[in-house]
Amino acid sequence: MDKQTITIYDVAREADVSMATVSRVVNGNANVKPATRKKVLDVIEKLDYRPNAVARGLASKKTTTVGVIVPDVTNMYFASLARGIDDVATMYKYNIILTNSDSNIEKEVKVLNTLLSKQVDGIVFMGNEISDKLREEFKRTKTPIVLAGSVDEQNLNPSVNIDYVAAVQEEVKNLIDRGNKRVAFVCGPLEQAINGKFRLEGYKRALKSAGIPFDDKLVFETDDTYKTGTLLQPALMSVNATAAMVTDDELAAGIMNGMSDAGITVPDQFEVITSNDTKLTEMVRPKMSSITQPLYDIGAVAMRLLTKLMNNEEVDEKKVLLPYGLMKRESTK
Amino acid sequence: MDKQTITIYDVAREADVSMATVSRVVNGNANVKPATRKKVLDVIEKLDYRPNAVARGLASKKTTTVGVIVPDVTNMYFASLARGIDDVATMYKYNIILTNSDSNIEKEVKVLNTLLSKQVDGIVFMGNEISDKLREEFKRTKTPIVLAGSVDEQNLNPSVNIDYVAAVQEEVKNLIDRGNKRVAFVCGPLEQAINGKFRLEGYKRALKSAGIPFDDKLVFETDDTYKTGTLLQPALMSVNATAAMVTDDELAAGIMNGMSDAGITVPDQFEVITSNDTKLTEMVRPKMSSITQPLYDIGAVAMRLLTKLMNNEEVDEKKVLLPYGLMKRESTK
DNA sequence: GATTTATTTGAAAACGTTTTCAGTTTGCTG
DNA sequence: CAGCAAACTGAAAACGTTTTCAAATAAATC
Repeated sequence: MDKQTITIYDVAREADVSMATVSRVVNGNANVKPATRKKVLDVIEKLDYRPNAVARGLASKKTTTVGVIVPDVTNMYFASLARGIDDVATMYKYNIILTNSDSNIEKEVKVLNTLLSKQVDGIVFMGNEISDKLREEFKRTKTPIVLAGSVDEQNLNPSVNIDYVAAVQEEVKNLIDRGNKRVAFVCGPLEQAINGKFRLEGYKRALKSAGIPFDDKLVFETDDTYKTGTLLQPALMSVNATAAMVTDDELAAGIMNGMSDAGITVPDQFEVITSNDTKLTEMVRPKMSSITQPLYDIGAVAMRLLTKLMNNEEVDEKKVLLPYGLMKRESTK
Repeated sequence: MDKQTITIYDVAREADVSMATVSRVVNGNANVKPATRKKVLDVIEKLDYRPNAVARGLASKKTTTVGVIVPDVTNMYFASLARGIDDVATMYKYNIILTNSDSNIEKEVKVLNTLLSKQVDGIVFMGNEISDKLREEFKRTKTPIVLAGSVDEQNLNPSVNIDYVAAVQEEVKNLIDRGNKRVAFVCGPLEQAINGKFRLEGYKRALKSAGIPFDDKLVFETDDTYKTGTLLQPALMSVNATAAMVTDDELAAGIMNGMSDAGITVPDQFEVITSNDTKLTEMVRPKMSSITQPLYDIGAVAMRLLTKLMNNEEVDEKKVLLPYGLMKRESTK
């Protein structure tokens, strides 16, 4: 009836050695005579013994599991990061517990705590904003936490990102250089540091060095959704914008489609640049020009960094900035 | 230096009760005098005690964790299912360990085994095909496994899907009724039962009841990628197809864009129907007509089913078929 | 071949819970 | 207020590993 599991003890008995020895061979410990090793291995094979990772976790205080907190896997941007994370996690023999937070502050805190109670060895956090409450929790725990594609103004945790300020600044400069006097900045919630502190800053700097005064009528704070994008055309027109720097690909796709549907041609009458270079940029017509980010790599590097932290290795650089690029496609002139 | 963790024993001592009692209040067991409960709760609060889920798992043989095997989270279709799974998992206090298999047979088997060694309480599997090896592993374990959006010809595991045969048949019938004499069937690998056994069957049935002979020149077996889709236009034209039933949204988007780029207008000169109704269908121009599947719900229902199985509850229907729909958008006449 | 040193091994104590079973209280009943 | 059932509580044994420490064995040295 019952699970009828083979334990390390069964193997020990059958192989006529102690549990300790079995444990050693299972863990590849060198201090075991080759003959003994073979004997044990044979029994393991014969009995089809599989170590119980939970017991192992309790005894060793390591679960080889890391927690991954993500706003929504359904979002291409985060899905790509998650994929990078999982791949290098697998490479280092970790599994990931994936949780969606919907960027909800309470949920984030709650989920963090259940991950900790599950004794994960580390956590990679993705989120648009780190609430004070969450930051407190981060501080409280000894479990290493790294941020992937997410910034914290207070810079307390290791993180991997691109230089959002520089990327946006460069793109907006290009837009201006091409003759756009009124470039809109369409972004997600400004209370999120990545938008309110970094990208907006890049936008302002580009304006400044072009000698164009900042006009807050040109900044559109949205909820980052496709739908919202489709509805933005009238507002954009009413402020005489001729181009938009957009912080999310779905949002940008919405804007473009909204424009097209209203008879405005992109890029001739309106230029659009987006920020995440997800594959959506290629699927939409015209294809969207974008800041390119090494999405997969951001996840992968974050996870790699985490493995070092979990291993108590020295890390030279806790703030890693991966290179970004500018991909000209068809939504810009 | 060390983690300095508060254990149940610390709470017991401080509250002057036994571990058993603390355990009871933590687990909401009714047999505790209210006064005692309060006393313990206060100490828990004061000491900030957090139960160790690993120890709990070992003692209770339940981990409140389920494994989720998915070909690739980066694929919208699966990401949506995964989201549904996670949401109802959370609802029932489970966490999910998410692993990407790339539909690789060895990887699937390997990952299944590591999930089992981690003592997950259940597994939801998504995959295009169930290899014999994998099926054997499925049979070996007592851990409940349900398939989400995935069919197994041998029908051994509970699953949740839509009626792929009927859906495709219906869509192809519509295409034929609208005057298309040569409807292409563009699909992923035919060795995958979902394509080779189900969708293709629907296609054939539609043909048959319209009295059109099956022509295998009209079936295009692909790898389900956007890129491949963009390259298909010449082949499609060369067999005089005037419409295509496509089994994947990204693939379909590729086909449409390939057509447009070649100057063929959709839907006037070529109609396209796709199968998964991911949000991509709305973002592309023209918007794609699609079979609609309750993606999120497929995941959600699968997870709900799994909770019942894990709980040893009776389940009336092990093969659940959720309703599909047909969404007419702009890629069909 | 007696020592010394290195290599292998095993016994038993963790790890932090849940759970069983017996014992203790408490509350009722008449 | 005896007697009995019901409600509550605690001791201790799991759960299946890892790890420490000492003991046993083998190898090396002179």
